[in-house]
Amino acid sequence: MFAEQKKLIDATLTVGYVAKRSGVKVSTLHFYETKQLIKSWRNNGNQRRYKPDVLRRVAVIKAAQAMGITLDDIKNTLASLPDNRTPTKKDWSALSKRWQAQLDERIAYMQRIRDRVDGCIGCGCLSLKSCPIYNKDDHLGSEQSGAVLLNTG
Amino acid sequence: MFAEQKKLIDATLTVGYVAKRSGVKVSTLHFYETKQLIKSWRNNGNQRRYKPDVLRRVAVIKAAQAMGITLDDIKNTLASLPDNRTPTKKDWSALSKRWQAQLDERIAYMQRIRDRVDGCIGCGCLSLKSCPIYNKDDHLGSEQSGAVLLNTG
DNA sequence: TTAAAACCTCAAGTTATATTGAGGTCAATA
DNA sequence: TATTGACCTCAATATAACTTGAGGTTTTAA
Repeated sequence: MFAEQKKLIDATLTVGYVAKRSGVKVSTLHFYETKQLIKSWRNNGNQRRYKPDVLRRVAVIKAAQAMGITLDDIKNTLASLPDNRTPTKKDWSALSKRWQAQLDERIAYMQRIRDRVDGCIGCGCLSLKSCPIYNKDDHLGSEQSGAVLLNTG
Repeated sequence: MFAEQKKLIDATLTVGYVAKRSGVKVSTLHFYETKQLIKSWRNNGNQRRYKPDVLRRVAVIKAAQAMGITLDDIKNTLASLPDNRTPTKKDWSALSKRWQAQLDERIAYMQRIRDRVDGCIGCGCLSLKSCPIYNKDDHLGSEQSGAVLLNTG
């Protein structure tokens, strides 16, 4: 009955429990750990143990991914959380503010594309590299690709 | 001087010329061909030749990618173009309308996330699978993941 | 005519984000 | 205590969307 976390003292969580509660697979938690997105320590038998706030961390990771933020970026942003103490509501709120700004940028970017796409595909400019749709100048104010990948279903 | 397309009759384009004009690599054109996103025929020496409208096709592919549409989806949508004749402006415009609707959905989805993200990360619900941010019910009206990947820079 | 530039195929490599499986250990319970 | 479920590591596989490289051919141009 690992889902019940019976007989574990001090609210330290097993990997199976965290997986079930956060809705990700055990292998994903292992993976996140190798990527330094989450931390654990080991018990005597070399099994992972987690502090309860790992649940929120995983939830925040998933939320950020839904916003289109890469794991690398998430890692960097999570690094701004306090290391010495359990993050407070205020700490988490600061994170969300940060991502909200990114999200606003992305939305604005998508809207700019939307506003141009009909005229642009309809006209001749798309056959040229000068087309504003994929002109790098308009890419979220950075030299990066600004690439977006979504499943359509 | 392949960029000049000298001595090729009937406006049939070489792969190097298409690459240069469309801003993608030759290898990408090969790749798109294996994915059936573009077509070519061969000359006597087994080299690819293209009709000029391939330039617009490639441009549209790139524009659609910038909108977050996968190559698989792009392929499906491009399949709606006429096979027997060169697509007209109207044909291309119909495509863009289709993608515009998808883009509107995505924007709305991002906005819903944005409106929730602060309250949601700040509160306790994010540690639970019931969090509306990554609740599947809200994912663009499909069972698909709706995953988004963007570079942040 | 011959050298360079462009082209060809096919296999392997790349990055991000995981998942799967093999082979073995640890812990909870009947 | 013995079984079973949970856990461990490490390597391989998966997908999308390409890129790179090796080894060989065709085309262009001096």
